[in-house]
Amino acid sequence: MNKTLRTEPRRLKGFRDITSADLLARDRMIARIREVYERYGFTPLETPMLEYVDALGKFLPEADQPDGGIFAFRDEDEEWVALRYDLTAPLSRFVAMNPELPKPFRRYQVGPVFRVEKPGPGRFREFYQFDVDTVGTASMLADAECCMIMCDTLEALGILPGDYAIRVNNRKVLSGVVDAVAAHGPVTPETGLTILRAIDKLDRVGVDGVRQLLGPGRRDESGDFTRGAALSAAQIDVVSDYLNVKGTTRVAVCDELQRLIEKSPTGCEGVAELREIDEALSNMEYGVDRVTIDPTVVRGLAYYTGPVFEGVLTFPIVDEEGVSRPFGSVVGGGRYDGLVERFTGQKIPATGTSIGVDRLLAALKTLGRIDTQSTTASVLVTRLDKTLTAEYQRLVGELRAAGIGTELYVGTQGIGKQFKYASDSGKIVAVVIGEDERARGEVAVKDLRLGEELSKNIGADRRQWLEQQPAQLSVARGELIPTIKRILSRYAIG
RNA sequence: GCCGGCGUAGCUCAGUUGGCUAGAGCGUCUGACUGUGGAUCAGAAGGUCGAUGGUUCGAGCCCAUCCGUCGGUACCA
Repeated sequence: MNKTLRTEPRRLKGFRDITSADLLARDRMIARIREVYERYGFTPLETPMLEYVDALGKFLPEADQPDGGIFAFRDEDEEWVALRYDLTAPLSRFVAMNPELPKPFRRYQVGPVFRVEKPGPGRFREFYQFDVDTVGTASMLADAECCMIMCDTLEALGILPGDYAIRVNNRKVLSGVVDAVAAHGPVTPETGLTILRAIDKLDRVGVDGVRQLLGPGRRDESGDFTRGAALSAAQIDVVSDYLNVKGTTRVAVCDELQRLIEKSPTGCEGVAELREIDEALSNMEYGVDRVTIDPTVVRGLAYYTGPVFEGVLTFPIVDEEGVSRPFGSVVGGGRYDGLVERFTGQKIPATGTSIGVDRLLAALKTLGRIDTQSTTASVLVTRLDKTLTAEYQRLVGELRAAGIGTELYVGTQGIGKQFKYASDSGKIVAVVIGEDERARGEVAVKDLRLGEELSKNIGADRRQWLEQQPAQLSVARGELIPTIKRILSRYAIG
């Protein structure tokens, strides 16, 4: 084909091809998470990947076009549609369309979501979320369960208490802080947002950075300048005091918060909610080693109305290049009492939480907590003598019937290439029958991993090596299945 | 979006102050070896030096723009 006519294979920025090892590992992880969710009584739901932009709440009527940050286009009726950017907005739409659902409605959902964002390490434009939500109750018990289910999930994945932390805060408490700041001088809604943004950046820019962001602004090491909230010194001190709130128990933290924002009715409401969550957690003995109240948690700025929570991994994680990097939050969520109301006009409170599947998976991989086997079959039946194909097929059938994942070599190359293929495609065992074996009623079985290991000192005399084949044994035809099972169990497979 | 680093073979990189047909290792493929992947040896394929324009007798090297990538920062439902 003419070179200029060829199509260059390209892939969209921020999108990935995910190959078998990662996909199999992800499926296993999702299965474990699902088990936990179902144990709490959540049931599955699937909604479309495409939604009308107004249903996602991202249509800008003034501009007559969608908000940035989402993949949107016009359909054949000139309506704006978009790929979902989370699973919460579609859930709200679903609940609004199905008012007869028994409440509280508890569902889980897993699938890809899409955002137009700058891709980074572990950050993509298409990624998996695994959500669990309770719709139709204002009880803090539902929020407390969100925290507990996150603990149970992370622990089911092999992450122990102490290696993770669930941190809880409340948007009403944050409003209370803004109220307290406003007591020392006027605060516009815009400034209120800037204050929350500054608080959110505490772990990245430190206390001094936050103070700069609250005051004149901050210039970072790249020379970029971020405009500040231009608060007075007295106002900045209010936020500083808030950020310094600490306590050895959740109750102690609530007490301190209470003191700081006692003049704000909204703030007090928030603290009271946190106390309820604490009580529910304590009843089930989820201590501060698992769930803490952390006044610095903000979680975005949009639809959350009450408790917000996030889960972080607290141990150091070393990536492939040997660089230790902190592993941001892997789960997050909160209460969104206004989302369904947007459709129906009725207040339907809701709360839920979301797992960043890909990030968590990356963490489990570096931890070695997830099996990264890339093949579904452990055995390759080779075709040494193509005229014996019918026999090979029968053999394959027997192995599969015995529950052993087995692939028949369907290529055309010679036996040498077949061994290489077996090894490269992750098989554990290769099975060979040729004239010799058939005459003796035997089967040759090769342990490919052992062979690989032994070959490290193969020596100069390859002829002798080939004749001996220390990783290979010939067994009676009837012994085939037990022999293979023995080899597989050596590697904890099967 | 803004600021900065980096783009040479599939991968990791060399490439002299701008100067011949752009190199190495690893990997891949082929053969020695049609009943054995991993050893050894021999050989081969693979690059419009990220793209486009410019400076120059001459550009992988200098300049501009764009694209990609990495890092910081902003925004983030």
